[in-house]
Amino acid sequence: MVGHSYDVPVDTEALRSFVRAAELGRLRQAADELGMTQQGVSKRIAALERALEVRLFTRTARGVELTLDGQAFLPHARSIVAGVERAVAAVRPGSRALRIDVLGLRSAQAVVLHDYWRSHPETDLDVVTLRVSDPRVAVAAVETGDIDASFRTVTDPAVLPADVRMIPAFDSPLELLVGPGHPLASARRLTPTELRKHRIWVPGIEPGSEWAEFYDQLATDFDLRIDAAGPHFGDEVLLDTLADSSDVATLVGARDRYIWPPTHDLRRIPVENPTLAYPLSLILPRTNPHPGLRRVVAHLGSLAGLPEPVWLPSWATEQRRGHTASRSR
Amino acid sequence: MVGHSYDVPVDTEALRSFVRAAELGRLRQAADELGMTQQGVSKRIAALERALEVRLFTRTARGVELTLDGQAFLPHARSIVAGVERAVAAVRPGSRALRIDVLGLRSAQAVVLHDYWRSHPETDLDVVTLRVSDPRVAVAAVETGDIDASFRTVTDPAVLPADVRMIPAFDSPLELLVGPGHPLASARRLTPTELRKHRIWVPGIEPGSEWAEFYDQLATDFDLRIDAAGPHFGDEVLLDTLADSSDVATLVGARDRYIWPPTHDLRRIPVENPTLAYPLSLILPRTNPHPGLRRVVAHLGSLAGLPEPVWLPSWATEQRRGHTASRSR
DNA sequence: GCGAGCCACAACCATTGGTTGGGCACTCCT
DNA sequence: AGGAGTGCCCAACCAATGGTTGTGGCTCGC
Repeated sequence: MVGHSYDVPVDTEALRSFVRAAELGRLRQAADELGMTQQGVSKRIAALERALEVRLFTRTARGVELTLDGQAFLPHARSIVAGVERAVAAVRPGSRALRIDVLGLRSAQAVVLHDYWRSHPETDLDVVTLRVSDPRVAVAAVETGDIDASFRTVTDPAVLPADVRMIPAFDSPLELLVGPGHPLASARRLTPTELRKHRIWVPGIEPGSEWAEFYDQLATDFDLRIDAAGPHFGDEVLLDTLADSSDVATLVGARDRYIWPPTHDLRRIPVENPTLAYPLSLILPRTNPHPGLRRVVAHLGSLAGLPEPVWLPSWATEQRRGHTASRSR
Repeated sequence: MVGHSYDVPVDTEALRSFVRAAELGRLRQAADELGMTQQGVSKRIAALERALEVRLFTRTARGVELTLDGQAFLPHARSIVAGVERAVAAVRPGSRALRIDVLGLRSAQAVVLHDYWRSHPETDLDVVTLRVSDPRVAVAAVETGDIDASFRTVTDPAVLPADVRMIPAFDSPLELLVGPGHPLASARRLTPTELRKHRIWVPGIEPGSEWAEFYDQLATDFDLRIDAAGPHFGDEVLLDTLADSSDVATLVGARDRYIWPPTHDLRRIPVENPTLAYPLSLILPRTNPHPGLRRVVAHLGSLAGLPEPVWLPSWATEQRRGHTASRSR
C-alpha cells in the first residue's frame, strides 16, 4: 500500500514538448517551435504517457486538450523544465550563476546569503564550500574565476593579487553556547569579563589561520582561557560534549545554524559590552565582477549593526582605516 | 551577451546517478545501488559533463570528488530529481497527490488552497479546473476518483450518489468592484441597500446553475439590479469595461485574485451589514477519501468567520440545519 | 613491488528516438 | 452532401544513444 518511489525514467525533452504542446494546444505548432516533426512530438508524448501510465491529452479533431491528469502534471513538468534551465545556467561557463564560497553551509555567511536569496529569489545563487582552510586557495579561485567571491579574510592585504580585493562584509557577533549543567547556563546576557576562568573550547582551528589569530587576540585582550587546539571531530561531537559537560563552553556565531537534538538542551547566550564580533570579509575580483555580486554587496551593507560597543581584532580596525582612506581619495 | 536558454538535453537518469555518486563518492557503489555497471554510471556522468561542458567530478584513486561546478550543480540536480518524483506521484493512479477541483485558478477557492499549501508545503497538492459548469460532472468525477474533491455546490442534495457527500467549506464574502468614475467609488464600506438602483453586471453566469440562483435570491432579497445574463468574454474585458464605466459595477469574492493594469484604478469595496457571502461547499467521497483531504477540511474549518450579520442564500441555511441535525444524531 | 580497488576506454549490440510516408477522423466551406 | 483542409496516429526504417563485457592505467596500502 506504501507508494515507494517508482523509478520512472522521464525524458526532459519530452517534458519540454509536453509543456509547449499543452500551452499551444497543437502538436504541430509545438513541433514547429521545437524544430522537429509532428510525429516526433506525438511519439514523445506517447512515450511519456506510457511511462506514467496515464493519458495526458485528449485528442480532438482540432488539437489536443489536457486531461485532468495532464492538468495536474503540467505545473510539475514546468517546474522541472525550469529546474533544468537553472541547473544548466548554474555551471554554464561565462554566464553562470553567481557562485560564492562560504566556510560551511551552516555558517553565518551561508545564513546571510540564504536570507538574501529569500528576498531576491530571482537571483541564481550557488553557495559552495571550497573545503580548504588556506585563504590563499580561495584568493586563487577568485582570481581564476572559478568562484565569484569568497567569505575569507587575509590579515595581510599585501598578499592579494592586483586583480583581487577584499572588502568588509559584516561583523558576526559571537554567543556563548553551553550545556544545561554549566554555571553560566541561566544567564540572559554576559560580558566578556564574565567569561574569565571558564574554559572555552573551540575545536578545529587551524594554527596560523586568521581564526587562530582572532581567538588569540580575544584571549589576550580579555584574559580568557580559550582552547583552540585539537582536531574537530564534527559538530555532533562538540554538541554532545557541551551537553554533558558542566565546565566546557564554546563560542559560536549568533547567526550560525547549529542543530542539536532537543534532549541536549543547549543554550545560546549573547555576549555584550563589548559585543565580540568576528569581522567577515569578502574577497572578490576588482575587475569584471559577476553582475549579481553588486546587489549582494549592497545587501551586506544594509545589514543591521551590532549593539555598541563592539570589540574587533586589531587587523580589522587597521584595514578599515585604510579602506576608508582609500575611499576618501 | 545575453545568455539565452541553451537547449541542453539533460537525462534525469543521469542526474540520479550523479546525485548518488556525489553522495557516495564512488561510482561503483552508486552503480550497485542503481542496479547497473560501474562503466554505465561512468558513461552517464561523462555524457552529462559533455553536455554541460564542465567537469563535475575530479577522479582520484579512491573515488570521485565534486568539483566546484559539481558542487554548484548538485543542489539543482537534487531538486530536479525530487521534482520528477513529485511529478510522477502527481498522476500515479492509486496513490497520487491530492487533487482538488476549483472553479478558476484565481478564485477564492484556489487562493484558500494556496494558503493551505504554503503552511503545509509537504503536501502534494494539485489544483485543477474541470472547465465544466455542470456540478453533476464534478460529482461524477469525484465518484470515479478522477478528482479527490471539488468546490462545487448542488442545491439539491438528493442528486448526490450514495458514496458522495457535500460539506460546507467556507463562506466567501463579496465585495463591490468599481471603476474610479463610479458614484460609489470613494466609499470605504457599503451596505447591500446602498447598492440599490446601481447596475451590477456579473457576466458568465450559466442559467440554471447555483450561481444564477444565488444572484437571483440576492437581487430579490435586497431589491437589486443584478444583470447576470450574457456571455463572459474574459476577465480582461470585464475589468476594462469597469474601468471606463461610470455606472457599471460588479461583485467579486473578497479573496478572488483579480489582476488589473495599474492604470485601471479599480476599487474593491467591502459590503457589510449584512455581509453578503456565497456559501462554498466541498464535494468529496464518503468512503476512502484521499488521506490528505482530512487536513484540508480541518484547515477550512479553522478559517476566520465573517463580520456579522451574514446573509446567505436559503439553500445554505436549510442544508446547514440538515447537516447539524444529521451530525447530532 | 605487487595486489586491490577504482575509473576510463574500446568494442559491441539492443533499444531508443527520430525521420518519412500513409491513413483515418473530424471540421468547415461550398 | 461532398471535398478540401487540418490534425493526430500508426508503420517502416534508420542513425545514434545508452547500456553491456573486457581491458588497461592509475594510486594507495601492505
